[in-house]
Amino acid sequence: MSSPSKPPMRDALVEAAFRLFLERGYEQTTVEDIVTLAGVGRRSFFRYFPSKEGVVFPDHERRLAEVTGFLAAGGEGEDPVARVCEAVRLVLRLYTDNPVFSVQRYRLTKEVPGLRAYELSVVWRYERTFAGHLRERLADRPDGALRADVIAAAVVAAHNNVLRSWLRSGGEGDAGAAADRALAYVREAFGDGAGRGDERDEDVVVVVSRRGAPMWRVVREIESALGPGERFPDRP
Amino acid sequence: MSSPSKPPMRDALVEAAFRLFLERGYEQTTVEDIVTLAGVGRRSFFRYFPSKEGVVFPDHERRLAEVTGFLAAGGEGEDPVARVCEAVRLVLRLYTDNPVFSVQRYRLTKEVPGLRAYELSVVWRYERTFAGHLRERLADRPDGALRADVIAAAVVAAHNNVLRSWLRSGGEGDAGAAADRALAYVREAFGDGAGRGDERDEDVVVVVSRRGAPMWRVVREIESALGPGERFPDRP
DNA sequence: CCGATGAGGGGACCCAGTACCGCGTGAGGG
DNA sequence: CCCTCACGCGGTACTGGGTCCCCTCATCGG
Repeated sequence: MSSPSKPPMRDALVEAAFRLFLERGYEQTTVEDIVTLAGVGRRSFFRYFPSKEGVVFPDHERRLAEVTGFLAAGGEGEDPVARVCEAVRLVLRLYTDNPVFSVQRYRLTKEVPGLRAYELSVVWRYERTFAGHLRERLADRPDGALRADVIAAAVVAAHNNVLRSWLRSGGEGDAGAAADRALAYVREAFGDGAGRGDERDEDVVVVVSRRGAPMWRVVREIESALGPGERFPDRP
Repeated sequence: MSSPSKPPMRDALVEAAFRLFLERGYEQTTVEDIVTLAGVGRRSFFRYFPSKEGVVFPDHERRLAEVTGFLAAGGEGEDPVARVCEAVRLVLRLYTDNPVFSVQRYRLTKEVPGLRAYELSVVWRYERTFAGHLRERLADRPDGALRADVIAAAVVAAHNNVLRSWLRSGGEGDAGAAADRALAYVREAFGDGAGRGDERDEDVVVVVSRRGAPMWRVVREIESALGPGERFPDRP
Protein backbone atom coordinates (compact mmCIF):
# COMPACT_ATOMS: atom_id res chain seq x y z
CA MET A 1 0.00 0.00 0.00
CA SER A 2 1.18 3.48 -0.67
CA SER A 3 -0.65 4.85 2.35
CA PRO A 4 -0.05 2.35 5.13
CA SER A 5 -2.52 3.42 7.80
CA LYS A 6 -2.90 7.10 8.49
CA PRO A 7 -0.24 8.51 10.75
CA PRO A 8 -1.94 9.96 13.81
CA MET A 9 0.44 12.88 13.80
CA ARG A 10 -0.95 14.11 10.53
CA ASP A 11 -4.47 14.15 11.91
CA ALA A 12 -3.28 15.85 15.06
CA LEU A 13 -1.76 18.61 12.96
CA VAL A 14 -4.93 19.11 10.95
CA GLU A 15 -6.96 19.13 14.15
CA ALA A 16 -4.71 21.67 15.83
CA ALA A 17 -4.50 23.84 12.72
CA PHE A 18 -8.24 24.12 12.27
CA ARG A 19 -8.80 24.78 15.93
CA LEU A 20 -6.46 27.75 15.76
CA PHE A 21 -7.57 28.95 12.35
CA LEU A 22 -11.19 29.09 13.44
CA GLU A 23 -10.33 30.60 16.79
CA ARG A 24 -8.03 33.43 15.79
CA GLY A 25 -7.91 33.41 12.02
CA TYR A 26 -5.63 31.89 9.41
CA GLU A 27 -3.10 34.65 9.07
CA GLN A 28 -2.96 35.23 12.79
CA THR A 29 -1.85 31.64 13.27
CA THR A 30 1.75 30.69 12.64
CA VAL A 31 3.02 27.23 11.89
CA GLU A 32 4.86 27.53 15.15
CA ASP A 33 1.52 27.85 16.96
CA ILE A 34 0.17 24.78 15.23
CA VAL A 35 3.06 22.50 16.02
CA THR A 36 3.17 23.75 19.59
CA LEU A 37 -0.49 22.89 20.09
CA ALA A 38 -0.03 19.55 18.40
CA GLY A 39 3.03 18.88 20.50
CA VAL A 40 5.37 18.10 17.63
CA GLY A 41 8.37 19.73 16.04
CA ARG A 42 8.07 22.40 13.42
CA ARG A 43 10.03 20.30 10.97
CA SER A 44 7.42 17.57 11.12
CA PHE A 45 4.71 19.89 9.87
CA PHE A 46 6.44 20.29 6.54
CA ARG A 47 7.04 16.58 6.37
CA TYR A 48 3.31 16.04 6.06
CA PHE A 49 2.17 19.20 4.27
CA PRO A 50 3.90 21.05 1.49
CA SER A 51 2.94 24.42 2.89
CA LYS A 52 0.82 26.13 5.47
CA GLU A 53 -2.04 26.21 2.97
CA GLY A 54 -1.68 22.50 2.40
CA VAL A 55 -2.99 21.60 5.82
CA VAL A 56 -6.34 23.13 4.87
CA PHE A 57 -6.80 20.63 2.05
CA PRO A 58 -5.39 17.48 3.56
CA ASP A 59 -7.24 14.89 1.46
CA HIS A 60 -7.13 16.28 -2.03
CA GLU A 61 -3.83 14.75 -2.95
CA ARG A 62 -5.15 11.27 -2.34
CA ARG A 63 -8.46 11.98 -4.03
CA LEU A 64 -6.66 13.28 -7.09
CA ALA A 65 -4.79 10.01 -7.32
CA GLU A 66 -8.06 8.10 -6.93
CA VAL A 67 -9.69 10.15 -9.65
CA THR A 68 -6.79 9.52 -11.96
CA GLY A 69 -7.07 5.82 -11.31
CA PHE A 70 -10.83 5.88 -11.76
CA LEU A 71 -10.53 7.50 -15.16
CA ALA A 72 -7.81 5.15 -16.27
CA ALA A 73 -9.93 2.17 -15.24
CA GLY A 74 -12.77 3.19 -17.57
CA GLY A 75 -13.69 0.88 -20.42
CA GLU A 76 -12.76 1.88 -23.90
CA GLY A 77 -16.26 1.89 -25.31
CA GLU A 78 -17.61 4.10 -22.59
CA ASP A 79 -18.75 7.68 -23.02
CA PRO A 80 -15.78 9.69 -21.75
CA VAL A 81 -17.94 12.64 -20.75
CA ALA A 82 -20.07 10.40 -18.59
CA ARG A 83 -16.94 9.00 -17.03
CA VAL A 84 -15.66 12.44 -16.22
CA CYS A 85 -19.01 13.36 -14.72
CA GLU A 86 -18.78 10.35 -12.46
CA ALA A 87 -15.26 11.33 -11.52
CA VAL A 88 -16.34 14.80 -10.51
CA ARG A 89 -19.01 13.24 -8.36
CA LEU A 90 -16.16 11.52 -6.51
CA VAL A 91 -14.63 14.88 -5.85
CA LEU A 92 -17.92 16.23 -4.60
CA ARG A 93 -18.19 13.33 -2.21
CA LEU A 94 -14.88 14.37 -0.67
CA TYR A 95 -16.77 17.43 0.56
CA THR A 96 -20.18 15.98 1.31
CA ASP A 97 -18.78 13.09 3.31
CA ASN A 98 -17.51 15.58 5.88
CA PRO A 99 -20.02 18.40 5.95
CA VAL A 100 -18.84 20.15 9.09
CA PHE A 101 -15.21 20.07 8.07
CA SER A 102 -16.03 21.27 4.57
CA VAL A 103 -18.17 24.14 5.79
CA GLN A 104 -15.50 25.24 8.22
CA ARG A 105 -12.95 25.18 5.46
CA TYR A 106 -15.29 27.09 3.20
CA ARG A 107 -15.53 29.90 5.71
CA LEU A 108 -11.76 30.06 5.72
CA THR A 109 -11.19 29.97 1.98
CA LYS A 110 -13.88 32.59 1.47
CA GLU A 111 -11.96 35.09 3.57
CA VAL A 112 -8.29 34.34 2.95
CA PRO A 113 -7.00 35.14 -0.54
CA GLY A 114 -4.03 32.86 -0.16
CA LEU A 115 -6.28 29.90 0.51
CA ARG A 116 -8.47 30.74 -2.45
CA ALA A 117 -5.40 30.73 -4.68
CA TYR A 118 -4.33 27.38 -3.28
CA GLU A 119 -7.78 25.91 -3.80
CA LEU A 120 -7.74 27.18 -7.37
CA SER A 121 -4.55 25.28 -8.06
CA VAL A 122 -6.07 22.14 -6.55
CA VAL A 123 -9.20 22.45 -8.68
CA TRP A 124 -7.04 23.18 -11.68
CA ARG A 125 -5.28 19.86 -11.30
CA TYR A 126 -8.60 18.03 -11.28
CA GLU A 127 -9.66 19.94 -14.37
CA ARG A 128 -6.45 19.13 -16.20
CA THR A 129 -6.90 15.48 -15.30
CA PHE A 130 -10.40 15.51 -16.75
CA ALA A 131 -9.25 17.39 -19.82
CA GLY A 132 -6.45 14.92 -20.34
CA HIS A 133 -8.86 12.02 -20.23
CA LEU A 134 -11.18 13.70 -22.71
CA ARG A 135 -8.35 14.74 -24.99
CA GLU A 136 -7.32 11.14 -25.43
CA ARG A 137 -10.82 9.98 -26.28
CA LEU A 138 -11.70 12.93 -28.49
CA ALA A 139 -8.38 13.00 -30.28
CA ASP A 140 -9.88 11.85 -33.55
CA ARG A 141 -12.59 14.49 -33.61
CA PRO A 142 -12.12 17.85 -35.20
CA ASP A 143 -11.04 20.30 -32.51
CA GLY A 144 -10.82 17.42 -30.10
CA ALA A 145 -8.49 19.20 -27.72
CA LEU A 146 -10.67 22.29 -27.68
CA ARG A 147 -13.76 20.26 -26.96
CA ALA A 148 -11.98 18.39 -24.23
CA ASP A 149 -10.81 21.55 -22.52
CA VAL A 150 -14.17 23.26 -22.76
CA ILE A 151 -16.14 20.26 -21.56
CA ALA A 152 -13.77 19.69 -18.66
CA ALA A 153 -14.09 23.32 -17.66
CA ALA A 154 -17.87 23.16 -17.90
CA VAL A 155 -18.04 20.03 -15.78
CA VAL A 156 -15.82 21.56 -13.14
CA ALA A 157 -17.83 24.79 -13.19
CA ALA A 158 -21.05 22.88 -12.70
CA HIS A 159 -19.48 21.00 -9.82
CA ASN A 160 -18.24 24.22 -8.27
CA ASN A 161 -21.61 25.87 -8.63
CA VAL A 162 -23.36 23.04 -6.85
CA LEU A 163 -20.66 22.73 -4.22
CA ARG A 164 -20.61 26.44 -3.42
CA SER A 165 -24.33 26.70 -2.95
CA TRP A 166 -24.29 23.57 -0.81
CA LEU A 167 -21.50 25.03 1.30
CA ARG A 168 -23.25 28.38 1.57
CA SER A 169 -26.32 26.60 2.87
CA GLY A 170 -24.17 25.18 5.62
CA GLY A 171 -24.11 21.65 4.25
CA GLU A 172 -27.88 21.20 3.98
CA GLY A 173 -29.69 19.59 1.10
CA ASP A 174 -28.80 16.86 -1.36
CA ALA A 175 -25.73 18.05 -3.16
CA GLY A 176 -25.53 14.82 -5.12
CA ALA A 177 -28.93 15.30 -6.70
CA ALA A 178 -28.15 18.91 -7.47
CA ALA A 179 -24.91 17.81 -9.09
CA ASP A 180 -26.77 15.33 -11.26
CA ARG A 181 -29.07 18.09 -12.45
CA ALA A 182 -26.19 20.46 -13.14
CA LEU A 183 -24.15 17.85 -14.96
CA ALA A 184 -27.17 16.86 -17.01
CA TYR A 185 -27.39 20.48 -18.12
CA VAL A 186 -23.77 20.41 -19.17
CA ARG A 187 -24.11 17.16 -21.05
CA GLU A 188 -27.20 18.42 -22.77
CA ALA A 189 -25.41 21.58 -23.79
CA PHE A 190 -22.71 19.59 -25.51
CA GLY A 191 -25.14 17.47 -27.43
CA ASP A 192 -25.29 15.12 -24.48
CA GLY A 193 -21.62 14.72 -25.09
CA ALA A 194 -19.99 16.28 -28.07
CA GLY A 195 -18.24 13.42 -26.61
CA ARG A 196 -20.99 10.93 -26.94
CA GLY A 197 -19.54 9.46 -30.00
CA ASP A 198 -21.18 6.44 -31.46
CA GLU A 199 -24.16 5.88 -29.30
CA ARG A 200 -25.95 8.67 -31.06
CA ASP A 201 -28.29 7.63 -33.84
CA GLU A 202 -27.78 10.57 -36.11
CA ASP A 203 -24.56 10.44 -38.04
CA VAL A 204 -25.21 13.93 -39.30
CA VAL A 205 -25.38 17.11 -37.27
CA VAL A 206 -26.16 20.37 -39.00
CA VAL A 207 -26.57 23.81 -37.55
CA VAL A 208 -27.75 26.60 -39.81
CA SER A 209 -28.13 30.20 -38.84
CA ARG A 210 -29.86 32.27 -41.48
CA ARG A 211 -30.47 35.95 -41.28
CA GLY A 212 -32.01 37.12 -44.46
CA ALA A 213 -29.24 35.91 -46.71
CA PRO A 214 -29.92 34.68 -50.22
CA MET A 215 -29.99 30.92 -50.44
CA TRP A 216 -27.03 30.67 -52.79
CA ARG A 217 -24.87 32.22 -50.10
CA VAL A 218 -26.02 29.59 -47.66
CA VAL A 219 -25.06 26.94 -50.17
CA ARG A 220 -21.71 28.53 -50.79
CA GLU A 221 -20.95 28.68 -47.08
CA ILE A 222 -21.87 25.07 -46.59
CA GLU A 223 -19.76 23.96 -49.48
CA SER A 224 -16.80 25.87 -48.18
CA ALA A 225 -17.38 24.35 -44.76
CA LEU A 226 -17.41 20.90 -46.28
CA GLY A 227 -14.06 21.50 -47.86
CA PRO A 228 -12.67 21.79 -51.36
CA GLY A 229 -14.31 19.82 -54.12
CA GLU A 230 -17.43 18.94 -52.18
CA ARG A 231 -20.68 19.80 -53.89
CA PHE A 232 -24.30 19.04 -53.17
CA PRO A 233 -25.45 16.11 -55.24
CA ASP A 234 -29.03 15.40 -56.15
CA ARG A 235 -31.13 13.50 -53.71
CA PRO A 236 -32.15 9.98 -54.57
CA MET B 1 -7.38 59.76 -15.23
CA SER B 2 -6.92 56.90 -12.89
CA SER B 3 -3.58 55.96 -14.42
CA PRO B 4 -1.71 59.24 -14.85
CA SER B 5 1.10 58.38 -17.24
CA LYS B 6 3.10 55.24 -16.66
CA PRO B 7 5.90 55.63 -14.15
CA PRO B 8 9.16 54.74 -15.87
CA MET B 9 10.38 53.04 -12.74
CA ARG B 10 7.69 50.40 -13.07
CA ASP B 11 8.79 49.55 -16.57
CA ALA B 12 12.41 49.47 -15.48
CA LEU B 13 11.52 46.94 -12.80
CA VAL B 14 9.64 44.72 -15.24
CA GLU B 15 12.53 44.96 -17.67
CA ALA B 16 15.10 44.06 -15.05
CA ALA B 17 12.99 41.29 -13.61
CA PHE B 18 12.48 39.54 -16.94
CA ARG B 19 16.09 39.90 -17.88
CA LEU B 20 17.12 38.09 -14.71
CA PHE B 21 14.28 35.56 -14.78
CA LEU B 22 15.17 34.47 -18.29
CA GLU B 23 18.87 34.50 -17.57
CA ARG B 24 19.06 32.54 -14.36
CA GLY B 25 15.51 31.45 -13.59
CA TYR B 26 12.69 32.78 -11.52
CA GLU B 27 13.46 31.13 -8.22
CA GLN B 28 17.15 31.83 -8.54
CA THR B 29 16.38 35.52 -8.74
CA THR B 30 15.65 37.49 -5.59
CA VAL B 31 13.82 40.77 -5.36
CA GLU B 32 17.09 42.18 -4.15
CA ASP B 33 18.70 41.22 -7.46
CA ILE B 34 15.95 42.90 -9.43
CA VAL B 35 16.05 46.21 -7.61
CA THR B 36 19.82 46.23 -7.74
CA LEU B 37 19.78 45.82 -11.51
CA ALA B 38 17.06 48.40 -11.86
CA GLY B 39 19.00 50.74 -9.61
CA VAL B 40 16.18 51.38 -7.18
CA GLY B 41 15.43 50.56 -3.58
CA ARG B 42 13.91 47.30 -2.54
CA ARG B 43 11.03 49.08 -0.94
CA SER B 44 9.99 50.57 -4.26
CA PHE B 45 9.46 47.18 -5.82
CA PHE B 46 6.61 46.43 -3.49
CA ARG B 47 5.17 49.86 -4.09
CA TYR B 48 4.51 48.90 -7.68
CA PHE B 49 3.86 45.17 -7.43
CA PRO B 50 2.00 43.30 -4.74
CA SER B 51 4.43 40.40 -4.80
CA LYS B 52 7.32 38.92 -6.68
CA GLU B 53 4.85 37.05 -8.87
CA GLY B 54 3.01 40.26 -9.63
CA VAL B 55 5.83 41.64 -11.74
CA VAL B 56 5.32 38.81 -14.21
CA PHE B 57 1.76 39.94 -14.93
CA PRO B 58 2.14 43.69 -14.89
CA ASP B 59 -0.83 44.64 -17.07
CA HIS B 60 -3.60 42.35 -15.93
CA GLU B 61 -4.86 44.59 -13.19
CA ARG B 62 -5.60 47.35 -15.62
CA ARG B 63 -7.05 45.01 -18.18
CA LEU B 64 -9.37 43.55 -15.60
CA ALA B 65 -10.67 47.03 -14.85
CA GLU B 66 -11.13 47.65 -18.56
CA VAL B 67 -13.01 44.40 -18.98
CA THR B 68 -15.27 45.27 -16.09
CA GLY B 69 -15.98 48.64 -17.63
CA PHE B 70 -16.54 47.09 -21.04
CA LEU B 71 -19.12 44.69 -19.69
CA ALA B 72 -20.88 47.39 -17.70
CA ALA B 73 -21.07 49.58 -20.80
CA GLY B 74 -22.98 46.95 -22.74
CA GLY B 75 -26.50 47.74 -23.90
CA GLU B 76 -29.38 46.06 -22.18
CA GLY B 77 -30.83 44.40 -25.22
CA GLU B 78 -27.56 42.82 -26.21
CA ASP B 79 -26.75 39.14 -26.04
CA PRO B 80 -24.76 38.81 -22.82
CA VAL B 81 -22.85 35.78 -24.06
CA ALA B 82 -21.72 37.68 -27.12
CA ARG B 83 -20.64 40.51 -24.89
CA VAL B 84 -18.60 38.17 -22.73
CA CYS B 85 -17.02 36.66 -25.83
CA GLU B 86 -15.97 40.12 -26.94
CA ALA B 87 -14.59 40.79 -23.50
CA VAL B 88 -12.48 37.67 -23.58
CA ARG B 89 -11.14 38.79 -26.92
CA LEU B 90 -9.91 41.89 -25.12
CA VAL B 91 -8.03 39.67 -22.72
CA LEU B 92 -6.54 37.71 -25.58
CA ARG B 93 -5.35 40.93 -27.16
CA LEU B 94 -3.39 41.67 -24.01
CA TYR B 95 -1.25 38.70 -25.00
CA THR B 96 -1.24 38.98 -28.77
CA ASP B 97 -0.33 42.66 -28.73
CA ASN B 98 3.03 41.73 -27.19
CA PRO B 99 3.97 38.35 -28.65
CA VAL B 100 7.58 38.25 -27.51
CA PHE B 101 6.77 39.29 -23.98
CA SER B 102 3.88 36.84 -23.78
CA VAL B 103 5.94 33.94 -25.07
CA GLN B 104 8.74 34.69 -22.63
CA ARG B 105 6.26 34.80 -19.79
CA TYR B 106 4.70 31.56 -20.98
CA ARG B 107 8.03 29.80 -20.73
CA LEU B 108 8.30 31.02 -17.17
CA THR B 109 4.80 30.13 -16.02
CA LYS B 110 5.11 26.72 -17.61
CA GLU B 111 8.05 25.86 -15.38
CA VAL B 112 7.40 27.64 -12.11
CA PRO B 113 4.47 26.31 -10.05
CA GLY B 114 4.16 29.51 -8.07
CA LEU B 115 3.63 31.50 -11.23
CA ARG B 116 1.06 29.04 -12.50
CA ALA B 117 -0.88 29.46 -9.27
CA TYR B 118 -0.69 33.21 -9.58
CA GLU B 119 -1.88 33.10 -13.16
CA LEU B 120 -4.75 30.88 -12.13
CA SER B 121 -5.93 33.45 -9.64
CA VAL B 122 -5.69 36.15 -12.31
CA VAL B 123 -7.71 34.09 -14.75
CA TRP B 124 -10.16 33.27 -12.02
CA ARG B 125 -10.91 36.93 -11.49
CA TYR B 126 -11.69 37.34 -15.17
CA GLU B 127 -13.93 34.32 -15.04
CA ARG B 128 -15.80 35.59 -12.01
CA THR B 129 -16.27 38.93 -13.74
CA PHE B 130 -17.76 37.19 -16.76
CA ALA B 131 -19.91 34.99 -14.58
CA GLY B 132 -21.17 37.99 -12.64
CA HIS B 133 -22.18 39.71 -15.85
CA LEU B 134 -24.00 36.62 -17.07
CA ARG B 135 -25.64 35.99 -13.72
CA GLU B 136 -27.28 39.39 -13.84
CA ARG B 137 -28.61 38.89 -17.36
CA LEU B 138 -29.67 35.29 -16.91
CA ALA B 139 -31.21 35.81 -13.49
CA ASP B 140 -34.71 35.27 -14.81
CA ARG B 141 -33.89 31.98 -16.48
CA PRO B 142 -34.20 28.67 -14.68
CA ASP B 143 -30.80 27.77 -13.27
CA GLY B 144 -29.56 31.17 -14.34
CA ALA B 145 -26.60 31.16 -11.97
CA LEU B 146 -25.57 27.68 -13.04
CA ARG B 147 -25.75 28.59 -16.70
CA ALA B 148 -23.79 31.75 -16.07
CA ASP B 149 -21.02 29.92 -14.25
CA VAL B 150 -20.79 27.14 -16.83
CA ILE B 151 -20.83 29.46 -19.81
CA ALA B 152 -18.23 31.72 -18.26
CA ALA B 153 -16.01 28.72 -17.57
CA ALA B 154 -16.47 27.44 -21.11
CA VAL B 155 -15.61 30.80 -22.62
CA VAL B 156 -12.50 31.08 -20.50
CA ALA B 157 -11.50 27.52 -21.34
CA ALA B 158 -11.87 28.20 -25.04
CA HIS B 159 -9.78 31.32 -24.65
CA ASN B 160 -7.14 29.42 -22.72
CA ASN B 161 -7.04 26.66 -25.30
CA VAL B 162 -6.46 29.09 -28.12
CA LEU B 163 -4.01 31.16 -26.13
CA ARG B 164 -1.95 28.15 -25.05
CA SER B 165 -1.60 26.75 -28.51
CA TRP B 166 -0.69 30.18 -29.83
CA LEU B 167 1.91 30.56 -27.11
CA ARG B 168 3.26 27.08 -27.72
CA SER B 169 3.69 27.96 -31.38
CA GLY B 170 5.87 30.85 -30.29
CA GLY B 171 3.33 33.52 -31.14
CA GLU B 172 2.76 32.51 -34.74
CA GLY B 173 -0.56 32.38 -36.48
CA ASP B 174 -3.78 34.31 -36.11
CA ALA B 175 -4.92 33.79 -32.55
CA GLY B 176 -7.88 36.09 -33.07
CA ALA B 177 -9.34 33.95 -35.82
CA ALA B 178 -8.74 30.81 -33.80
CA ALA B 179 -10.50 32.43 -30.86
CA ASP B 180 -13.48 33.24 -33.05
CA ARG B 181 -13.69 29.62 -34.10
CA ALA B 182 -13.38 28.37 -30.55
CA LEU B 183 -15.90 30.81 -29.17
CA ALA B 184 -18.29 29.95 -31.96
CA TYR B 185 -18.08 26.36 -30.81
CA VAL B 186 -18.91 27.39 -27.26
CA ARG B 187 -21.81 29.58 -28.34
CA GLU B 188 -23.11 26.82 -30.52
CA ALA B 189 -22.99 24.41 -27.61
CA PHE B 190 -25.07 26.72 -25.49
CA GLY B 191 -27.70 27.37 -28.11
CA ASP B 192 -25.73 30.27 -29.49
CA GLY B 193 -26.01 31.92 -26.14
CA ALA B 194 -29.69 31.73 -25.34
CA GLY B 195 -30.40 34.66 -27.57
CA ARG B 196 -28.09 35.43 -30.43
CA GLY B 197 -26.55 38.75 -31.19
CA ASP B 198 -27.10 40.48 -34.48
CA GLU B 199 -23.99 42.59 -34.36
CA ARG B 200 -22.07 40.19 -36.56
CA ASP B 201 -21.15 41.27 -40.07
CA GLU B 202 -21.79 37.99 -41.77
CA ASP B 203 -25.43 37.39 -42.38
CA VAL B 204 -24.77 33.70 -42.84
CA VAL B 205 -23.12 31.35 -40.43
CA VAL B 206 -22.95 27.67 -41.20
CA VAL B 207 -21.39 24.89 -39.20
CA VAL B 208 -21.39 21.41 -40.65
CA SER B 209 -20.22 18.30 -38.90
CA ARG B 210 -20.06 15.27 -41.12
CA ARG B 211 -19.31 11.79 -39.97
CA GLY B 212 -19.38 9.58 -42.98
CA ALA B 213 -22.99 10.19 -43.82
CA PRO B 214 -24.30 10.12 -47.38
CA MET B 215 -24.69 13.57 -48.84
CA TRP B 216 -28.43 13.33 -49.26
CA ARG B 217 -28.76 13.01 -45.51
CA VAL B 218 -26.72 16.15 -45.05
CA VAL B 219 -29.07 17.95 -47.39
CA ARG B 220 -32.12 16.60 -45.64
CA GLU B 221 -30.79 17.73 -42.27
CA ILE B 222 -30.08 21.20 -43.54
CA GLU B 223 -33.49 21.53 -45.07
CA SER B 224 -35.15 20.44 -41.90
CA ALA B 225 -32.98 22.90 -39.98
CA LEU B 226 -34.03 25.68 -42.31
CA GLY B 227 -37.68 25.00 -41.59
CA PRO B 228 -40.66 23.66 -43.46
CA GLY B 229 -40.95 24.41 -47.13
CA GLU B 230 -37.34 25.54 -47.60
CA ARG B 231 -35.44 23.86 -50.37
CA PHE B 232 -32.10 24.44 -52.02
CA PRO B 233 -32.49 26.45 -55.20
CA ASP B 234 -30.03 26.45 -58.02
CA ARG B 235 -27.12 28.78 -57.74
CA PRO B 236 -27.01 31.78 -60.06
C1' DC C 1 26.10 -6.34 21.19
C1' DC C 2 26.36 -3.70 17.03
C1' DG C 3 25.31 -1.35 12.81
C1' DA C 4 21.64 0.17 9.70
C1' DT C 5 17.46 2.50 8.87
C1' DG C 6 13.96 5.84 9.35
C1' DA C 7 10.92 8.91 11.87
C1' DG C 8 11.17 12.93 14.41
C1' DG C 9 13.51 17.23 16.64
C1' DG C 10 16.51 21.34 16.70
C1' DG C 11 18.71 25.10 15.00
C1' DA C 12 20.60 27.87 11.43
C1' DC C 13 19.60 29.95 7.26
C1' DC C 14 17.27 32.29 3.04
C1' DC C 15 14.09 35.27 1.40
C1' DA C 16 9.38 37.37 0.62
C1' DG C 17 6.68 40.72 2.53
C1' DT C 18 5.73 44.55 6.05
C1' DA C 19 6.24 48.44 9.31
C1' DC C 20 8.60 52.30 10.51
C1' DC C 21 11.41 55.97 9.91
C1' DG C 22 14.48 59.18 7.58
C1' DC C 23 15.90 61.73 3.60
C1' DG C 24 15.67 64.66 -0.42
C1' DT C 25 12.91 67.49 -3.46
C1' DG C 26 9.70 70.48 -5.08
C1' DA C 27 5.62 73.36 -4.68
C1' DG C 28 3.30 76.81 -2.28
C1' DG C 29 2.68 80.24 1.46
C1' DG C 30 4.37 83.45 4.75
C1' DC D 1 14.04 83.90 1.04
C1' DC D 2 12.84 80.52 4.09
C1' DC D 3 9.63 77.40 6.05
C1' DT D 4 6.84 73.48 5.69
C1' DC D 5 4.15 70.07 4.07
C1' DA D 6 3.50 66.43 0.90
C1' DC D 7 5.42 62.81 -1.53
C1' DG D 8 8.33 59.64 -3.76
C1' DC D 9 12.01 56.93 -2.47
C1' DG D 10 15.52 54.49 0.34
C1' DG D 11 17.23 52.00 4.51
C1' DT D 12 16.69 49.05 8.41
C1' DA D 13 14.80 45.84 11.12
C1' DC D 14 11.41 42.38 11.93
C1' DT D 15 8.01 38.50 11.14
C1' DG D 16 7.23 34.19 9.34
C1' DG D 17 7.07 30.56 5.63
C1' DG D 18 10.00 27.16 3.78
C1' DT D 19 14.58 24.56 3.41
C1' DC D 20 18.85 22.32 4.84
C1' DC D 21 21.74 19.83 7.68
C1' DC D 22 22.65 17.24 11.48
C1' DC D 23 21.39 15.17 15.73
C1' DT D 24 18.71 11.77 18.64
C1' DC D 25 16.34 7.70 19.38
C1' DA D 26 13.74 3.61 18.58
C1' DT D 27 13.42 -0.56 16.10
C1' DC D 28 15.24 -4.49 13.90
C1' DG D 29 18.31 -7.92 11.89
C1' DG D 30 22.72 -10.14 12.32
